[in-house]
Order: sequence, then structure tokens, then C-alpha cells
Amino acid sequence: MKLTINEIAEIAQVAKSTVSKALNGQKGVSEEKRRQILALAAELKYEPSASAQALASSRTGSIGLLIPHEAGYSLAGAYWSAIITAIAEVANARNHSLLILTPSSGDDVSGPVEAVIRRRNVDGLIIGAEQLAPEVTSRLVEEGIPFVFIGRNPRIQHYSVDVDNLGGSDRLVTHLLSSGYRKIACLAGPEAYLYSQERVAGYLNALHRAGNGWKAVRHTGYTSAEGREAVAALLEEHPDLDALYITAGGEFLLDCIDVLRLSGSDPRRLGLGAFDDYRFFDYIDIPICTVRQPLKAIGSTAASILFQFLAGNTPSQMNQILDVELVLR
Amino acid sequence: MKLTINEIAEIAQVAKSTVSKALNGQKGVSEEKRRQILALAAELKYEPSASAQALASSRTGSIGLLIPHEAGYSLAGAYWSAIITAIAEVANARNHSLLILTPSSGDDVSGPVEAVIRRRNVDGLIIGAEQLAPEVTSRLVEEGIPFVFIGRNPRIQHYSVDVDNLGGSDRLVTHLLSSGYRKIACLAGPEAYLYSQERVAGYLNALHRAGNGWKAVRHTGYTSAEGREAVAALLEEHPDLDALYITAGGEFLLDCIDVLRLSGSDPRRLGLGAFDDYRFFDYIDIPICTVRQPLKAIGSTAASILFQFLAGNTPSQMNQILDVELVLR
DNA sequence: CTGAAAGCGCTTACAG
DNA sequence: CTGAAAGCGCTTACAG
Repeated sequence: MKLTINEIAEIAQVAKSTVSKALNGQKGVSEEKRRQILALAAELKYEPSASAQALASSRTGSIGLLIPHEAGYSLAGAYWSAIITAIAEVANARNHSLLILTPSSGDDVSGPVEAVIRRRNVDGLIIGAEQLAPEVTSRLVEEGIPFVFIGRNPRIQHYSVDVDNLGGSDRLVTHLLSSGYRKIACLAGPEAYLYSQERVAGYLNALHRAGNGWKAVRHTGYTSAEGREAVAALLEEHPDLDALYITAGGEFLLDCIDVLRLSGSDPRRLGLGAFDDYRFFDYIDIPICTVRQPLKAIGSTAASILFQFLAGNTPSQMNQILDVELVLR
Repeated sequence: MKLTINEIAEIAQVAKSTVSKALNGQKGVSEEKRRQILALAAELKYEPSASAQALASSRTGSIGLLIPHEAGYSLAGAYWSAIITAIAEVANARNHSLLILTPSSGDDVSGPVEAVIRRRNVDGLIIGAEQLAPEVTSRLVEEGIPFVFIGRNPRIQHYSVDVDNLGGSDRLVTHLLSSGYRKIACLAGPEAYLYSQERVAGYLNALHRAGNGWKAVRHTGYTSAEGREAVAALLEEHPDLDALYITAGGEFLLDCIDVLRLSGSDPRRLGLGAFDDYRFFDYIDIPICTVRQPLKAIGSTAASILFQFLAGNTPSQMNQILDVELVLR
């Protein structure tokens, strides 16, 4: 049968409340009894029942990662995969479980959030921030469920971990300029996303600083069809462009390369830049410079901030901005 | 405050046991009361507390996915990422949460398993099967915690979802043969892994059926260093090989391609085959034929089998083998 | 069909 | 410091 706190109490000849205090490191137990009880629990390999503890203390011992469904489109699987691993590592170290929450296909993120609020099955949430409606997070605030953003949301001020989109973009475009390209067009993700805006701003900054007058920006959604159309349009409007900076990576980038190839223009002649790095870029026949995001650090930083909240502390900084790395090819 | 079954009972003017039965679809409630209670609960958006339900019923309402840490090496992030998504989808549909379990770095899989046994925080487990020690799963069996394998384990007979490694391998090598290659070497993963053995067997089958006498097999671990060394050794021992079949994909494959390039031999002249497909193979300058695994189906099938167990049913088939798809380039 | 009661395994005031 | 008791929000025999 399951080993409970009652057995421990009986064997140790103390009240179970004493066992509970000893195990949880609370004051009100003599050092001697504490040692005895701790030793006994270790010997018997006792661990408390997660659900009993959760019910009694109203802390579940688990945190949730809420992945917006659309994330699958814009980001390669590698993105969330690396982040999950990093979060799991931190959660492990803190003796917490990691719940993966994701809307049923077709639904938005409010479903899982409402479920979490009602079922009370996590102590806090890490949330992919883009495309989140303010109503959703205000529910979380009402209910006192702490959460941390990965990325930021233009409509919601909240604690977040993000990367230096502006600086990374600026440095990448500066590199393209220093490589001799002068007509660098920018293909960006949805205009509503903060990181799209920032990456475009970095692009414009770099051009401005270099005194480069030629510019062309186009926003697009992340579906294959939209991306292809956008590249085609850019090529048509600016047949003289000599470089293309795409503010996203993954599958989306591959779609763009497809169109470049089909257009008859030789992509190898074009300067190519992208945000998000993949090792396989080393293996394709087109040199492409990228900005690499510190995925593991994003995950572990977000988790650490959440655990600060759970411990009752408020982080000093609202937005944690992590550095990115330029990968030149 | 939290809306509980007591409030529902009070408003509906019935006992809370009646509410519980109505909500859980148990018999012993008049149709009329059931309708009333269900309507009230829906109106008030009542959902039971996960921890209270777990404690009282000793079912947690969540399942766990146990990812062996080493998986990160041998398989690209895409592998588990796709599987997680598929499992989450099924768990969602069944109103269950998905817990991600992974050993702390450096540890093996027994840590999370023992934690699950003691803390009782999942109803069942989906486990990456390779490299699992029989002692670990026998603990699960003792404790009555149901589990399903993804992949199979040579030392443990258990319910599993796997892909047709043998057939896929056979078909791929047969294709290489029909393309005119005659000296096809096979670089396989660790010999202890069942899928390595099966993929090699498929390779040998294809050669044998074609009456092709030339063969060369080498096993290797999945670290970058081991992989590189193995390719180099293969090239040295068999300078006349005209094709290479690598029974794994992802980062490992990229390491192998590195060595081929460095060796001075032109990889474009070589027939190249691999197990596991990635879209970016379309973009590298070496044509490479692959076997594509149905990742989503692996995840959702494993989850379905687990839920069958949880419902008290035993699947008719012990090993579910899913078809793979050849991708020719 | 209906409801009062006990119990799941903990935590947390509270009294001694 | 120590322990008896109540309570967390459910489920599940059990009696009516």
C-alpha cells in the first residue's frame, strides 16, 4: 500500500502534524525529532502524495507552458522543443512538474486558460505572448495565477523574457551593408507582432546610420501561400534588389527560398539574411547570415522568473532582454 | 471564491453526492435532476478541482510523457516536438493534462519513474523505449501504473507503437539498388537498439533479394565524434563504395555529410540514403533519399493506446507498427 | 432514487 | 516544542 505520513508518524511515535512540519522545513520541531523524521523518510523513500498536498495546501506543485497553436507555423519545431527542455530542467530542479497546455486545433488560447483557472491544476504559467488577447491575461490576473511571457505583447505590459530583436536585426543588416549590398529589402512577419516591428526598426536603423537611402519593407502572414506571394511581390516591385532580409526562419524561410529560385534570379548572387538560425543552413548552397536566439536561455530564464513569483518575490526588471548572436556565412 | 460542488448542491437543493453522480454520468440520479444539475453547472461554468478529484478518486487526470535525455542527441528536436503536439491533442480531447518528464541532465530515466510512483501524479505513462532498463519498467508494473512504449525495447516485451523499420529500410535500399548503386555501405546506430538492428536487417534483406554480394555494416554511437569517426573508417576500409545508407537522421546525418565532404570524395557522386526526413533536405546540394516517419501518428496512436488502458481495456495488438513513406530525391 | 457520512493524505491554525 | 482537530473539495460505499 501507499506509504503515507500516518505510517511515518506511527513509526516515529510522533503526531503527523509534526512529521509534516519536519518534512516541510517549518519551525516548531526540535532539531532531534526533525533529524529522526527526515532520516526515517529517506530510509523508507517516502514522498508525499501530489494530490493530497495540492488539495491541502492549494499549491499544485506544477507549472504550465502554454504554447499558442499558431506557433507551429511561424517557428520551426526546434523553437519550442528547446524551450520545453530548458523549462523542464528548471522545474525538475525545483521539484515541480511541467504541464504542456495547448489549445485544441482550431481554438485559441483562452480555452486552456479557462480550464487552468477552473481546475486549478498549475501554480503558474509561462505563455507565448504574441497574439494574446488582453482579456485572457486579465482573467489570470483576477484569479491571482502568476504568469510570465515568452516574447512580448504590444497590448499587454507584463513580465517577460525576450531577445534583442532590434539590436540583432540592426547588426545583421549592418553586416549585409558592409558586405557591399545596397538594395536590401526586408520581408517581415505580421505587423501586429511586436517582434516584427522591432526587427523592421532594426533594419531601418542600420540603413539610416549607414546613410543608405534604398529601403523596402513588406509584412506578411506566416502561411506558405502568404510568404510565397510576398516574396514574389517584393521581387516584382523591386527588380533591382540585391539582398533580402527575412525576419523569420524555419519553414517560412524555405518557402521564400523556393520563390527566389523559381523567379529565375540566382539566390547565390543575392545577399540573404534571416532571423533564427539552423545548423542545416551550413549545408544549403546559398550563403545565409542569421541571428541566433538563445533558446535554452529563453526557457530557463522564463522559468526562473516564474519561480520567483511563486516564492512571493517580484523580479526587479519587467522585461528581460537576452542577447542574440550573429552567424555569418 | 472557488465554486465548489457544495455551492452547486445548495443552489440545486440536492445532496452533493447527487451532484457528483450527475456530473460524472453515474447511475442513481433521476433524469430530471441530472438535467437540472448539468444545466446549472454549465451556466455557472463549474469545473471540479483537479486536486480534490485526484485525491478522492485516486485518478490524477493527467498522463506523462517520459523523454529519455539522450534522445536529444540521436534525434533532431523535430522528433519529440511533433510527438508532444500529437499527444497533447489527444490528451486535450480526453480532458487530461500532459506532463513532460525528463531526467535531470546526467541522470537516467529511473529518477522520474520513481518520482511518479511515489508522488502518484500521473495515471499512465508514454515512454521512449530504447535504452530502458527492465528494472525500471518492472517497478511500474508492480505499482500498477500503465504505460506504452514509443519504439520498442529488445529486453522488454510491452505494448508499443513503432514504425516499420525493417520494411522502410528494405525499400530504401532497394531504391538505391534500382538507381544503379552496387556498393552500398550501411552506417547504423548503436547495435543494442532494436531499431538499429531492424534497419540493418532491412538493408541486408534488400541486398540479398537483389543478389547483391557487396555489403558493409558499421555501428556507431550518436555523438558527433563517434559518427565522424565511423564514416571515416567506412571510407577507408571501402574506398570503392558508391553509396552510403545512414540509418538515422538529424544532426547526426549532418556530421556524416561533413566527413564525406572533407574526405575529398564528391558526395554528389555518392548515392545517399537516410532514415528520417527533413524538409531542408530539399535545399542541400546533395540528393538524399529518405524514409519519413509518421511522427504525429506515432504520438496519437501511443496516446490512444494509453487511454485504452486507462479505460480498463487491453488493446488486441501488442505492437502497433506504422507505415513509413519513401522520399526520393 | 436520495442523502448523510466517511475517507482520500496532506496542511494549518489552535490549544496545551 | 507537541499534538488533536478541522478542513481542502471531491468520491464512494452504505442506509433509507
